[in-house]
Amino acid sequence: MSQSPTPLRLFNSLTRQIEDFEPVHAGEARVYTCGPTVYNYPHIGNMRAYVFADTLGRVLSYKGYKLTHVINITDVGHLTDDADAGEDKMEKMAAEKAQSIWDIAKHYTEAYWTDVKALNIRGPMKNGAADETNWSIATKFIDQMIAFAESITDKHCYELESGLYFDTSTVADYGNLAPSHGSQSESRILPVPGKRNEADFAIWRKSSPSENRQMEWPSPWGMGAPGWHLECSVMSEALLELPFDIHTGGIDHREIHHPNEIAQNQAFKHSGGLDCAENSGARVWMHNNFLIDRTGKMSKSSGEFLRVQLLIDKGFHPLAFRLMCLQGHYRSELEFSWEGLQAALTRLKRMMKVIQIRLWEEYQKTNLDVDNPNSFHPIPYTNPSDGFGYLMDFREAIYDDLNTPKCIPLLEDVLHERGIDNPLRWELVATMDQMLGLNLLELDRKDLRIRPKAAVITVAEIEAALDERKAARAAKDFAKSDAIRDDLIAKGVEVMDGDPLGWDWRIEI
RNA sequence: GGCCCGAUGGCGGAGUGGUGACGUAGAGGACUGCAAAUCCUCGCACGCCGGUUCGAUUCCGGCUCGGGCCUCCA
Repeated sequence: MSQSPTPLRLFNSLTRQIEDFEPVHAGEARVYTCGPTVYNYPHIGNMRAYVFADTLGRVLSYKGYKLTHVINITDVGHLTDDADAGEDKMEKMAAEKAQSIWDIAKHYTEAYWTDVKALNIRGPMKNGAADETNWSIATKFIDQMIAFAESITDKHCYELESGLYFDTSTVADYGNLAPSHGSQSESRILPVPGKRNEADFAIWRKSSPSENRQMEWPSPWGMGAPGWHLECSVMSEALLELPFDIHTGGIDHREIHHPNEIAQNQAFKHSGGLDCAENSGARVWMHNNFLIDRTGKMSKSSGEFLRVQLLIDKGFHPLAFRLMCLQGHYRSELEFSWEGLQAALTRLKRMMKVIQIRLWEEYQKTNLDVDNPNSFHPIPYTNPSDGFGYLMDFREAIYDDLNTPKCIPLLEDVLHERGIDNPLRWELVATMDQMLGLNLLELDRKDLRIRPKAAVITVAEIEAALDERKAARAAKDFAKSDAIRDDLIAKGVEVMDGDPLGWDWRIEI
């Protein structure tokens, strides 16, 4: 079968335009995603970035590229304030909690993985296969970081009392990625004495004599820790080779972190004689926009923030949050509200209802393996038939810089369209969901009904009351059955007699 | 202060130089002992002021408001 002629088109922050995706290595896609710094829990705004990167990875896989996807875990502390002389976030948290910094990192790394799983985000991939356990941990790459730094020291770095610094004037077009590039900014932080250029940054931070660090390593520049820009260059180089295909991250990285990473990559490959785009390390740089709260951006360092677990505690299934993310374009700001999350949950429930009732019944009439919905093969090639147009439209939308908000209504059309024969409908749903990652064929309707943590009534109590009410209704004692229902309503439980999904009740959120 | 981005119905959110997706909420109907759930149907919007154009929500300029980056941040 011929491959779909539709190219995958992605917005490249480097060129500021949408480009056809052309892999560096034929048939492969190598992607690096800036992962979390594990000094605190990830909030739902952080998780939007990984939903985006995951969707990108799913589309690349669907398109037939052998995907290698690296997601790093930054367990080396970053600084709390001044980029060169502040407190270390991880060391600070460790001190506050009176725990080992390694315990802190482990705890928050696991919390991150829990959220990743809840949101059906795929883990690392290697050559097209899941590589779940092989997360890239920064502290396991210290030797490579030192070697990388040594290789660029002569031409691009200089040493100060506080550490080894990168001279940003030694690379071409420094800061080219940042839209604010070239602006005469008035820095609000105190400059480090001796820095040659305002934008110069630390490659290696020396531990100060007065400091008692738990995490420090020997280096040619003394005991200390790597600068936080170094790790991404090193891990992407070590695991993907420069240049690789796509580097993703939050839009905030576009101004500082990624320009610095690019500068390092340029320095590292300077002798290679590659052109500018190749020199940046990745051909395509993609940035997701923020999830914003009414009070503004969700900041990890500003104390209280929304976590996936809080959503669950309130009775929202985490995949409702994924759907909420997918309803907006990754390059647009997305407004978070509980009302919006409720809307997404209701939408997801209605999709699941169609899948679990009509599609399932239709499907059982076919001769396929009904006990294993995952035995369906997605539709990888052009195979025009009834309903196929939806997939064509879907592909066109998702290949157009991942226009997921346009894709979801197409998925719903497939669910509701009556003229599609099985097993095509299932295959269409499976194919679309392979890219969207809503886990529609494995999700069970009961999963979506989560008892809020604060509910005043248990499931057993609800079931008992409903049994009693059922008996009263059978005896036409409506006064009694209504009294029971009123009592349940008072406790936040909605009673649904003829629900097609067989949900007799739900707790209002 | 410097630079960047955005402004679409009650809320969220696509898209377009000429009938303004979709979801959710809301309204009406079906169903129900009555509701709820479900199903069907239907309202409701392109910040303000100019300009270009036969025609602008869409292009250009100004304004207002909102957000982001400049310090770790997805």
